[in-house]
Amino acid sequence: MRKSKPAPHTHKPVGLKDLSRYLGLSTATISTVLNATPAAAEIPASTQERILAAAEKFNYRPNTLARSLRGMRSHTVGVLVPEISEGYGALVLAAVGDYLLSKGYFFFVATHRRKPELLDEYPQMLRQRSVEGFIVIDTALEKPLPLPTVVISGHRNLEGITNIVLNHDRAAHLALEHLVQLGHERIAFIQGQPYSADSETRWKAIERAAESLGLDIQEELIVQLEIDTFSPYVGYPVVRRLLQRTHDFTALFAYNDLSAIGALRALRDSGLRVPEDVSVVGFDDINSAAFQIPSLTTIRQPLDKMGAIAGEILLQRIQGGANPVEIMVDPELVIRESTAPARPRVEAGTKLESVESA
Amino acid sequence: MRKSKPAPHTHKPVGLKDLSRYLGLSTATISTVLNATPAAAEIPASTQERILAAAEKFNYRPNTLARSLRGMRSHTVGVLVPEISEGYGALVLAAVGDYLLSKGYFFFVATHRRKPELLDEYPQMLRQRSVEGFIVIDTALEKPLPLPTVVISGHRNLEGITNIVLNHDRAAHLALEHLVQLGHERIAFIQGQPYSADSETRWKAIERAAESLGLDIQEELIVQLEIDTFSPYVGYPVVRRLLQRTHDFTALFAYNDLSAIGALRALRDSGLRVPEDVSVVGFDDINSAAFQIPSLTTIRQPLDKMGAIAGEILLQRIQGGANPVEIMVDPELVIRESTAPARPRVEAGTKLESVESA
DNA sequence: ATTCAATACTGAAACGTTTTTGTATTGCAG
DNA sequence: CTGCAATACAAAAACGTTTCAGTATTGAAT
Repeated sequence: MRKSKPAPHTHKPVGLKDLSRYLGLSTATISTVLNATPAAAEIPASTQERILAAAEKFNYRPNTLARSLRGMRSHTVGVLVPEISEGYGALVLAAVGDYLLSKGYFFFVATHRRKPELLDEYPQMLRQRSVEGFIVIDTALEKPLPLPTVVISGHRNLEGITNIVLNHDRAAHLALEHLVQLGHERIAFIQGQPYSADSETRWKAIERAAESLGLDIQEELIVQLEIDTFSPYVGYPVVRRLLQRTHDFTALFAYNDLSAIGALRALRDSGLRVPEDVSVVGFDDINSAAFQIPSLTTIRQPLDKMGAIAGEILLQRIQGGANPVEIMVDPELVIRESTAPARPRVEAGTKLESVESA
Repeated sequence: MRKSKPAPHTHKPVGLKDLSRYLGLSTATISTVLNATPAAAEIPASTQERILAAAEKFNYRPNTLARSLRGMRSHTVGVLVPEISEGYGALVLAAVGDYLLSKGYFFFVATHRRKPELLDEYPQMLRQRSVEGFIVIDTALEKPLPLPTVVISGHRNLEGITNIVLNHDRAAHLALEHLVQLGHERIAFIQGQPYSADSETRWKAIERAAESLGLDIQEELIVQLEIDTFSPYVGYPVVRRLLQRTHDFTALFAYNDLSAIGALRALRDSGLRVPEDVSVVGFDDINSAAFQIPSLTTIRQPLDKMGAIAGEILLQRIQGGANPVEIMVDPELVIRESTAPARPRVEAGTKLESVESA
């Protein structure tokens, strides 16, 4: 805590004016040449070289603020996200960020923590900072934002925004078909939190898939996530509660991998083996899914692809390009250890009352 | 419904000039009042109220770019991070971000992917964007940056930067002491990747702790992480290799939770049980550590605290405050299921040659 | 000798603020 | 009635660019 050192070597960046003085040319000329605008065609090559050389020599970097203020592009976008977290959000954010940076864009991240007032405030503040557009992740937007916007996993069709969505019908079908093929008939479900962007859509898709597969969804086998955490704990209490009610199911389809991992633990704590007693299917395929014990069968969302597409569409829109309403990406079933053939029906349907039949 | 609205985002924000025209006052007066500068004392209350009311009415928001350009504070910092990822990095980044946003600062995230050229380039680009300082996470900085900088888990003492570091000596001691108390003597170690900021410091601390506990570190029980991934896979191949060489150890101290989780799987795939055959200790206490099966004993780094402190110190430095060289935070041992008493020595020391002694 | 067009630039406005300095008006003392 | 301080504001510069509208110079054509 002792010594406050004098600021280390903080010389002022060289500006257009410095170059102007050095070269004996106006800032206008230098600017046009460095930006290679059409007008630069009128400047002879020799002068252009002189300018380039000087810019190089003094390591000239245009001040982005001034440039943006003047009305040119700010090359900045705002990313709205509930939290920077593990799992889903982080992976999408990473992909978005990588894409944007690769295209020379920088981004602000604003974490609204699902607070409506922040969700109102941040877009305004970002706009004050001249972002050119928004990418919104896992957030139920109420009204359209005042700039080009791409929403990842949003399902409201708001005017002017582009949605990047998973093909949930296909996802649900893949998962349920897999379970049905393994002989599962009594399947428990963990629904997403009410505020999670995918919850409703995903559930509707599951209902449709179940019907098309001739599968009955039992009311008493449905639980819903409640707490807002990025720990697998999110899935633990709800599955414990489910298990207090009944053991009469042979498979569990979780809302996401996080809750599936919590479920794994809850099942184990109740003395059930996965997959021998209960098969578990997750959703997302986060990095650690493959490394659970047992490793998790799951529906993979191509999160990196979704992030990259979101970035791509946004930049395209910013440049005045097309404005698709929705872009759908395909999920993939990844079969691992947590699913196996259903245990025989007799045993399955009677676990609680069958003590004497053992 | 005659909606001939010209796209919702065509709405130009109202500026000082608009207010000026509306109020019949100069922008100078309005600015001083809205910013409540000392000079505003000379403006009568009635005028001030008029101004405030108008600003409210038109929802005036000062343009941050213009303000920053004029020389005031940009209220922006740059965060340098190898990748936005799961685990360590994400948790620290989240904490940093929350702190900064809570103080009215926005931040750019730049992911340098450990490429030297990006690590050179991004600070410059961020500076062009008038960030007021840098927060650097898990990155070995080569030279000091030209602005106030706080490094989380950096260990070079570069001029002018503040390091936030874990007390690695205490961490190593906690882990090894725990294992020694459980009777472990032959302990394997997974060292961090050469480029990971903590690798070297952590290892030195482990050596010191081992010595102070009278523990011998066996060369042949040391492996080092190599690949750069945020999947637990990072730990898998190295532990498989270790197990090809020898089974002659009863505990494993991993570089981080991610590699510990990979190790769990590797051990299992080699037919070893955790913790009965081998105890495993991780590092970091990421969210999923508690939900592994077996749940992971680990050294918790107070990542949220480290992130918040980093933000706090940086803002303090930006405001010209003290410039501490280093701030140390304390780890914590979290005992879970993956550690247990060592299996008896005889068995342990002779696994390979003892086939006939069985 | 004037006009014209091309060449190679320059001047200045503009972006939206903040801030320093200046000034018109008023009230009041002398 | 003059002078002076206080009051309440305004003018303008500045931040670092970009860009539009000029303009000085040259050479050639009329």
